[in-house]
Amino acid sequence: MSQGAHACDTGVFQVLTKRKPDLQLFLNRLTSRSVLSEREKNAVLDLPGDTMLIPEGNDFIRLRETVEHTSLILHGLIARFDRNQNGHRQITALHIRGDMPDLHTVAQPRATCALHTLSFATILRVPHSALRNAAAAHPGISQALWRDTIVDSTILAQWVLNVGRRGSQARIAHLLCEMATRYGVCQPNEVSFRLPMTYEQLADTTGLTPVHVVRTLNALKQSGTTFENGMVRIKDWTTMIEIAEFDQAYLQV
Amino acid sequence: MSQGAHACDTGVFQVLTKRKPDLQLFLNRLTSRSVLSEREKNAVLDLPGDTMLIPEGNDFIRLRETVEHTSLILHGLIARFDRNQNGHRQITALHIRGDMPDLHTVAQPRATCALHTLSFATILRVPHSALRNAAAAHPGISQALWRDTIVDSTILAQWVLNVGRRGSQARIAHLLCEMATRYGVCQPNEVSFRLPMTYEQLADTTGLTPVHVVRTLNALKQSGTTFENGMVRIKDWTTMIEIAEFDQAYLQV
DNA sequence: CGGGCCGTTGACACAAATCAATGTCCGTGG
DNA sequence: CCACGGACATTGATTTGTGTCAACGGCCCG
Repeated sequence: MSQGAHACDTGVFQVLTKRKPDLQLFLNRLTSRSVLSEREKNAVLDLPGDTMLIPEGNDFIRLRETVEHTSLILHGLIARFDRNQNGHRQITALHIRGDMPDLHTVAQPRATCALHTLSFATILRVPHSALRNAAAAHPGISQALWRDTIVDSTILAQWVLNVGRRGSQARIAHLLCEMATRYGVCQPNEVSFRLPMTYEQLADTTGLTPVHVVRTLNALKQSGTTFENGMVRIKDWTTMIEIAEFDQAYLQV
Repeated sequence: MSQGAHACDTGVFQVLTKRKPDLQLFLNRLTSRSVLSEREKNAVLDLPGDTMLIPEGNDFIRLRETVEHTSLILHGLIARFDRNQNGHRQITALHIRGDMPDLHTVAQPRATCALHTLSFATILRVPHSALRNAAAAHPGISQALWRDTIVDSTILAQWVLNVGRRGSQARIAHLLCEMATRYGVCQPNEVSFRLPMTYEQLADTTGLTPVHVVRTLNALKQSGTTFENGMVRIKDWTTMIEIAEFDQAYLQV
């Protein structure tokens, strides 16, 4: 992992690694929702890209910045966010391994929201030009990328409903259920997974304040769900789904 | 307009009209953000479709329904919405003339949210198959549709910020500024336009209650903005932008 | 050892929801 | 033509959920 390491600006490191296994992750994501031909699959695996290591707490894409790469998350948790004029932050999306948090910049290179690493992250930066060419040459890839954008946007619509019309318990519970489902760890009984976020970040995601997140999580303990040190433990998935008003259909899994 | 009219289920009427001028509207929308070749432009204008007349207050696409058409709005205002378990409604998008509120169903035919006419509406129903074929044959069209989806999703992200992190005045003001900009009626001085919504619908859009919308609009009157009988009148666009924390960049106009 | 950052708790303030009553408009049916 | 009912607008009184402020404790890291 240390051969050819090369320092960038703010603690971000670029390393040279084999890309194929990394791109396989992306290919799996695409084929889980779309059908690709063999030629198209190979085109995906042949995409160019640089691997970057980014420390926790780094705003590696800033608002209004023009970018020429898309980031494929190989490891870590990343938040897309925006701010209001008081400087209060709202996280508008969470992205995990296999996601492309800034896929939309391919069609709209000026970033309309910023990206922030909630944990240490490894990212494969794929040039826009390569993605655009692959999409132009292969209708299947084009449609797969489009479909990915659509799932993203469906999640956003759910978040609007969540923040706009649910109380604090349902709001946080819904977020936890969504992340459990996206991580693929949910099962009838006990569910647990790492979600490396602070209370403040949870608050910025749900449109609450950190203090109130604490109170709400205390209330959720009554139903057997705990969040401690970035570890979520859901004792009873069924009742949690009920509290959260959660229906996984929108995630297309 | 009455030749060949043909009744459907709930007061929805289908009429046979010339499609080309209608599709020109769609083409204009696409070319305002993307570049298409002459062949691609013609392919758009040659899309098939039925014109439908839909009365006000009609849920013409319901949750979980599987659809095989996409709706191009020729006239009217349409809301995309979802409900929480108390039955409280949250409007997640507003769509105007030239929009395709259910473009995403091309890649994901089972509706993840419902559509409701806020006014009488005219719609051109374009079969998914035709759009898919056009996209597969013409990379430019494919990218234009993708870009349209992305703008939609950018608006959603702004709505999350709006509902999550802004007070009621800024929230409503932001919505009014967004709609003024999308209607293309904003100018330095007085701005006015029709927005055929009730207080309840405004409330469902902003995550507030109808009573509080009334109070908030009363407060906004102090700044010279009124909303009466579906008519928005903004005396001073500059101060309204300030109250709304509005920056039109995200709309890509 | 000391200074942040984060978590935690309590007291209090306030914005928005809820409840309630009344008014207005409009379409419908007697 | 008028009486009626329903949907929407409007206002006031009251409650409540959430925000704000403040203090303290633990923990990590320099």
